[in-house]
Amino acid sequence: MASIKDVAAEAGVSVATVSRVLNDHPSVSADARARVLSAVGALGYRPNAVARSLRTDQTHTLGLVISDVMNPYFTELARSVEEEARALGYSVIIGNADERPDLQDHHVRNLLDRRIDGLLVSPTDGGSPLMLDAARAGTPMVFVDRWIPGVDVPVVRADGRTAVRDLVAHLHGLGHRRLAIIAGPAATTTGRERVEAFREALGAYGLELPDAYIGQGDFQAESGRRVTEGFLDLAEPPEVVFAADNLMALGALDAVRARGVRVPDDIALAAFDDIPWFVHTDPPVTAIAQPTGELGRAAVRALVARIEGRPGESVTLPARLVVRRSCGEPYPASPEPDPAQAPAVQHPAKNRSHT
Amino acid sequence: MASIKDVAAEAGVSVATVSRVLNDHPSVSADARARVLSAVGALGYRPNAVARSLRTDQTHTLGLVISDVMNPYFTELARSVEEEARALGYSVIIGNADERPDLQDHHVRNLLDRRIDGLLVSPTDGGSPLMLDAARAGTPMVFVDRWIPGVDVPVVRADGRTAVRDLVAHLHGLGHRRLAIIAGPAATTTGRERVEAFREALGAYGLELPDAYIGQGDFQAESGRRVTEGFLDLAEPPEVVFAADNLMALGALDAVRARGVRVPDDIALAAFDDIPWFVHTDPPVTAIAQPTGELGRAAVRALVARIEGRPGESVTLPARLVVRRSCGEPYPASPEPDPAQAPAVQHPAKNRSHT
DNA sequence: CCCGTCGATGTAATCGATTCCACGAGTTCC
DNA sequence: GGAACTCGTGGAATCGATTACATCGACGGG
Repeated sequence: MASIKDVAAEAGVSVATVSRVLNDHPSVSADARARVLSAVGALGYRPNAVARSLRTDQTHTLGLVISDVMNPYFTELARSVEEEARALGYSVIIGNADERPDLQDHHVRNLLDRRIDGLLVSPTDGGSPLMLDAARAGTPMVFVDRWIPGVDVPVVRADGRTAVRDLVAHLHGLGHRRLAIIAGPAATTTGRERVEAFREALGAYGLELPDAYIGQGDFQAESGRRVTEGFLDLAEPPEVVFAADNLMALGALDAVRARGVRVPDDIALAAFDDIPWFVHTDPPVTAIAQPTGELGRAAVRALVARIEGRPGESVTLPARLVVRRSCGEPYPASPEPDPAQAPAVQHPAKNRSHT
Repeated sequence: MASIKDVAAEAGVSVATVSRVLNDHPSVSADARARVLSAVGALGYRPNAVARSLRTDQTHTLGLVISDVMNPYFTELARSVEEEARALGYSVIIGNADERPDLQDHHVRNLLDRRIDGLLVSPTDGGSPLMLDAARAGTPMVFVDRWIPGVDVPVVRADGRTAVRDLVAHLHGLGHRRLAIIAGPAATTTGRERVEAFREALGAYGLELPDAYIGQGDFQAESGRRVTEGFLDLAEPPEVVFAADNLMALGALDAVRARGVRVPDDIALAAFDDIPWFVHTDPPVTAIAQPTGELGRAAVRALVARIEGRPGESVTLPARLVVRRSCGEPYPASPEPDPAQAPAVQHPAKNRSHT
């Protein structure tokens, strides 16, 4: 592969001049510039990003460590992150932690070794020493979706508290009194917060959240299935199951279908995170939608600000309830409900760029 | 951040010795090794991968350019690619082309600039000059899922021909005679092949595939919706719509739902690519399942073989039909059909590692 | 006419690693 | 006892870029 020396030789100038042309430094003669450009074209030369990074100590690359690529929520997040980063002149390297702290560490270490300019993390646990050290050592970092308390790093996330209250109001209005939740790992903020918000919202209606109605999941489908089976085996099964993410909701659907239980007649189902498929499941699933694209973009902006020496602030955006049929609401006869009716939006797909 | 010089100073040896310890070169005394290791620990030193890559001309990194991250099929592919690559000591950088040739080029260029060791591509088009040049210039490359004819690059893909024949047999057996397809872009091999396989299978039953029943899609949801609306507007609408990928099937579902048309009573639906959600849609969707994980792993093995100077062969694996309810088959009364019955598998989710 | 300034260019140091080569000390073998 | 080897080590070149500094010619002002 041609190097800058080959270009210099071909153009009959020094490597310094070639470099100046490439970085369009002002003091190059029109003649030299033309000769360099034509040599570049003739050789099909492309600057070696590795060498450039070594010299300038900048990779123009962001690392993104997400909890699970197979989760459509994170997939959409990754997409918006890459889009915004590209617009700002950065590339993104994605590391998939698969909800495993050891894998998360592997990717953080790998990204740090590659000297990425900044790190975007959605931590799977309370924070490995590695990540905390990196943050302390001054690696520009931003948490997205989940975060680690007590670390001085901006956080970009959605606040689901209000939406969870709306959900509980909706469920209570439908006459449900025994509500259960499939929680995420206690080591994650979202794992804890969603349970807390749920408990708090129940409290407002004088309802309890007994331990038997808190199933411990891990944000993956299999755990949703397992926990739901446990709920169905109880002497007094819950009337509603609220899954703290969309994959556990998928697992819950697997479980109820395997048992021949009907939704919402026998049991109601709701989920945190809205995805396009929820419109077409049987029945369509009531869910809490996060402004995923906005979160990704805001996170990148905050991170790039940090990298470039500007402040870089935390951002919290509201999530909102999307009511469908899985909790038993009398559904409008027309295929499309009144779009003006709040807080309900029928087709999240319509907000997505490919749709 | 500490460099190899700092470690050398701390340990009282030369940088050469430090490097030898790090790459466990045999000729280092036990004493020197111990001193270096403790210096490494004390300083929290990690070798700079950028500098190392510059010197060794190896990045231990694979580039993966996929057509669309939001497509669960590619998401699963990416996951298995990363897994296998990690097992073989490589990292993966993913570029999402979003079915856009210009974006694909952007990522290929970016990856080449970063001097990745090899490239895994699922081309969105007939092949940009950039990619063809890279292949000719000797960049180790492997095509996965889709490929470009006439280029000397191994191809790892699934053959859907048999499964499509099974599908048409199934549809014909149910009495359907007017079958339509939502095709992918003609610039892609999968876009063309699936139409051809479908036409051929129809031919075996003496059925035609008229132009009006070939809708031009682009593998994204919105095109599936648009094409399906076109089909429904025909004087003689098809009895079956076969979507060439899962996102267009989602779009088709959107369209039929918006019209209040029932599946499978008014129109049947089938899709290429099976995903976990198809089990829970209303109705469950009959689909052709690819051995996605196997494809990803085989592609990585072929690419790494090429990188390391070994042959690296093309691989073709069979896809298979998974019958569900969306085409109108009388569904067994029990929630689970007999698993021995071929060619049908009910829960693709069970084959996925997180389930 | 001479000197200071400016624009264009080249030389060489540098980034952080790897690795070839040379060197000194200790062994082995004749 | 000395030649030939081995082993552990350090010095220095190298990868491909960027950039501070030096140089040189042209030009304008006094």
